[in-house]
Amino acid sequence: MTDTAPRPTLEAVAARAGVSRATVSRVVNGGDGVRDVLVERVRKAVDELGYVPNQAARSLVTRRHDAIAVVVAEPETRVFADPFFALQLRGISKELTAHDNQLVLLLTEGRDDHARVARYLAGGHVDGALVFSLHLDDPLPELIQRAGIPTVFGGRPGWSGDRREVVYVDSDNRGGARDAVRHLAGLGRTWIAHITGALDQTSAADRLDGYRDVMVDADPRLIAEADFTPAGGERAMRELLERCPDVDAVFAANDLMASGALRVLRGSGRRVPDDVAVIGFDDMRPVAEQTDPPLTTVRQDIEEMGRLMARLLLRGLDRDAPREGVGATPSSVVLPTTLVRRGSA
Amino acid sequence: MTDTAPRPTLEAVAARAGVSRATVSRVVNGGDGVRDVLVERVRKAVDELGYVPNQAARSLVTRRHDAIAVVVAEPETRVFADPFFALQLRGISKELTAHDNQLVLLLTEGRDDHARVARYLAGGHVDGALVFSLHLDDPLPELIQRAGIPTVFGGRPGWSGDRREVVYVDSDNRGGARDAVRHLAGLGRTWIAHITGALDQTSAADRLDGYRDVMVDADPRLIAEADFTPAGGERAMRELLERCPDVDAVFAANDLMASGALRVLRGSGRRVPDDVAVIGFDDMRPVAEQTDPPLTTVRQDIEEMGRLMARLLLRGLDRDAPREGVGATPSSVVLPTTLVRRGSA
DNA sequence: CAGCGTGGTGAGAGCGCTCTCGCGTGCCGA
DNA sequence: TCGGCACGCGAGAGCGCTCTCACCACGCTG
Repeated sequence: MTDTAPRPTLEAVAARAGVSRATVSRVVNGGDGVRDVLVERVRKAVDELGYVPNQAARSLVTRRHDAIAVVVAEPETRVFADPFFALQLRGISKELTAHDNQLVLLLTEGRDDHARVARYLAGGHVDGALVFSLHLDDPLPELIQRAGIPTVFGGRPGWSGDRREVVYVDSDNRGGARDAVRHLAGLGRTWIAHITGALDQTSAADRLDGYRDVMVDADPRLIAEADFTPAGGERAMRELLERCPDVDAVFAANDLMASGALRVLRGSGRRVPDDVAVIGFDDMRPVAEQTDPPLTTVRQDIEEMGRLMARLLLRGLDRDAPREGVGATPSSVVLPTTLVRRGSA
Repeated sequence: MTDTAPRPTLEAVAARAGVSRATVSRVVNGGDGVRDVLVERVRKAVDELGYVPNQAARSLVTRRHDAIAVVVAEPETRVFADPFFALQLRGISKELTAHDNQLVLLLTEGRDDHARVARYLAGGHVDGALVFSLHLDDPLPELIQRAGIPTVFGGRPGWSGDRREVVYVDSDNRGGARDAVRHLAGLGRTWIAHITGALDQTSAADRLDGYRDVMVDADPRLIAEADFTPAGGERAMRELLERCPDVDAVFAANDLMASGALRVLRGSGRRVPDDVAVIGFDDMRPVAEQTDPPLTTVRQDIEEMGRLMARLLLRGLDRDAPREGVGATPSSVVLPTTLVRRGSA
């Protein structure tokens, strides 16, 4: 633990380079409209002095912070038990870094923490926010929307706020679910069950919808509600076996639950995929590849989702983000999913 | 995506409350030495105007940012494949939030990114840094040390820098490994093998040392070097079986590798724990509880490590962090581990 | 009653930067 | 040759805050 030394200011650089503060500022910020000689001289002085601009002073006048908040609103520890969040963060970080933005991480710690986060966001410390709010009844999205700060959501916010346009990035949960169920049907399976995720999350609801799209008049007993956890998957699988012993396929709303289901199936003496085919969702490698048999699942490009969120936000801030042709006002994006065939179906 | 409205300034609040800027400032920052009447009046004005201090302006004069950088230097995606990192982050976040500090996340993106991070840290944007640098040859710790910014490391940095005191928080990797191996020995096992982690990381090296502490004159063939991945664990286990078919216990340096080893053992027709007992390290629940049989492992309190890192750093900054009696200069902490008995040993 | 603290308040000087504005220089066409 | 017009550069005014310092009332002591 060492202490910070006094840092050189613009003034100091200017003095050393024999120019004015303004010129140094110009050079530091791109150097347009300054003769090459001077640019060179200033650069040298900057190097020699080890000058680094004071971001606080800069923000004070520009009202920009080049910082984006990433808000993770998750009451439970669950997000942390899977790499989902970390991968998104990674994508976000890459994109932000590429555009010289910092990432300020805000994790909510329980119920009353929303206010703190909202206050922070409203406080103008950051230029925008990337928000992960997975629950339908979460008050956070609305609070943030009210804070009047540019925001992009991770996953469709299941939230019936006012008509202001909400920008989000999501996977095609419904389509992916359809693909999974169709694949099972294509395998000749007829009793295709579904283990849902926590239905207060849009992803779970959408996957259920996808299942229903294909299984239009499915026996309701084929649907077991769970919560995205392995234990929940086990419980649901047991229920299903009890209710419908003839079940010959299971589509679980995520890999974790699928792994739980697999265990129960094995315990019940069923062979996978011979007796019962199983498909998960997410393609969490550490889980999906390690199950026995390896899990067939629906992959979503999680890192890309993160990257896209950041890109949309920065574009909305109309900064140096890539333009890619069209409109200035970014709109939501739904990324495709792909079915990854492994051993379980 | 909405735009930010013009925010009220100290001046505005002062005008409304009929006092001077200085007084408002005093109230906002604790309100000592101001008559209760005025405090009340100012508070009211603040509320009515929805005043939030401009952090940039404040930092400009105080030279404090109330922000801490968390640097994760991990070339591979590995950190992201496990909840380790996320849990530490959570602990860190809790502690920082409790002391009104923001968390700025810096992820390195490959080799040349160190310079960027070092520059940022040296730039005085944050008050301190929490650094995760897992590799022995990582230049980052030294760069950061040179940046002259208060730093606490996550895990013992395996780095032979100069004699300046380095503060870190680590698990008792060596002790935990000893416990694991002793437990296996206590089970009557004699051919106890070790699957190492990536030995360029201190945690792996320390766990190996712990193994050696107990198995003082172990047959070198009982040690297989791997890399913390499930695939590496599989490979190492195959090697071990080939070299020493009589192996009756395995201590893997983490749960992921243990799960790989488990699979290979099962594939080779061995029963766990009857024929071969297996112990992992980390106690990553999603992995350890889902293996077949559930994994006996060495638990470390990851979230607590994170919390402790933050606490040490804040204390070093000598701010409102808890004092807990003693010295102002914080020193490294090594947290104890505990053996968690499940089915595999 | 003069003198002197003492606690509450306001005035004002910056913190380090950006950005507008205006001035000086060199170069063009008339 | 001279007026104009770029263009390059510097002076200076803030951005919103903190913090020192001087000021003013008190109430106290000598």
